[in-house]
Amino acid sequence: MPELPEVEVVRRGLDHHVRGRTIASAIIRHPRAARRHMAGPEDLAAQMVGTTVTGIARRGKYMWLILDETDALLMHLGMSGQMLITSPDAEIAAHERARFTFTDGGSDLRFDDQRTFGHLMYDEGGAVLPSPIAHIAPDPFDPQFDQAAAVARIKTKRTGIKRALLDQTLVSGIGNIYADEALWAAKVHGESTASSMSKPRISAVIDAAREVMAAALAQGGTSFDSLYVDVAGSSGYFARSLTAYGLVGHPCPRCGTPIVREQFMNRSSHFCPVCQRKR
DNA sequence: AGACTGCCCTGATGGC
DNA sequence: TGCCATCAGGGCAGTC
Repeated sequence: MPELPEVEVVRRGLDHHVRGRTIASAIIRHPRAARRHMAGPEDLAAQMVGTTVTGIARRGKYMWLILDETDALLMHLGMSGQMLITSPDAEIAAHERARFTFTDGGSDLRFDDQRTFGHLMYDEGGAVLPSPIAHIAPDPFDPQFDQAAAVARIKTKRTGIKRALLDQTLVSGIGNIYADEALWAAKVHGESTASSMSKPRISAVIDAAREVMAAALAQGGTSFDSLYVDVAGSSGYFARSLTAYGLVGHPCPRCGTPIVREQFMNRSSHFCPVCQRKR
């Protein structure tokens, strides 16, 4: 379940292994991987060949290869997507969806994705900000992030604060794990109505999200299983630092009350029923 | 218009 | 052992 910290770990790995290299071939092995590229998988592949990766950027959970300083290969990992640096001799993996080779004959870049929620698309002229994600808000680590503006927008929402945190058009990068962790840290119930919260309190929730994601990034991200890994296939260590997410029945680290889980938006919310009261 | 639901997908897991 | 239901959930289309 890659969220901002996990995507940033991958972005850094790509920056290290792929920047400066020229693409020799692009193979899309599963049409679903290019489902949002309207011109089709063959077009996506054709556009890539011969371009040089001049940078790797990220906004929220999206990242993109900057090609020839002009265009973009936009990537979203979905739930189980992985960008892997592998040997050109490696066999086609069970869930391999795309593979890129380079003119230097060195390592390949592979996109594996078990659950196929991830996808790739090519955006001409999208180097600075690909047009398909123009509606995605800056994330809390973006120099363009305006926290006061984000707080003001969230405060207009007559919905639960957790739902607002997960709305990528308000603030991006936060998914179910870090939403639960941030709400726990800020002692806020996820179903508190955003519009009824004070601006300082909403701001404190965003601060908590930024802090927990920074801590996760420092640990290489959160891995529960082999579905989230860095470009070398290694897991992150933040799972052992989680305080609420996935810890039903475990004592709240603050007050000892068992963490509970409730259904929310066809998924789960984990929180301390004592520290995080609905207001 | 804003809030919310359903759908896409596969593999691990648990109950019977 | 095997079969079925459930769960994981990001983002967007569609509904109310």
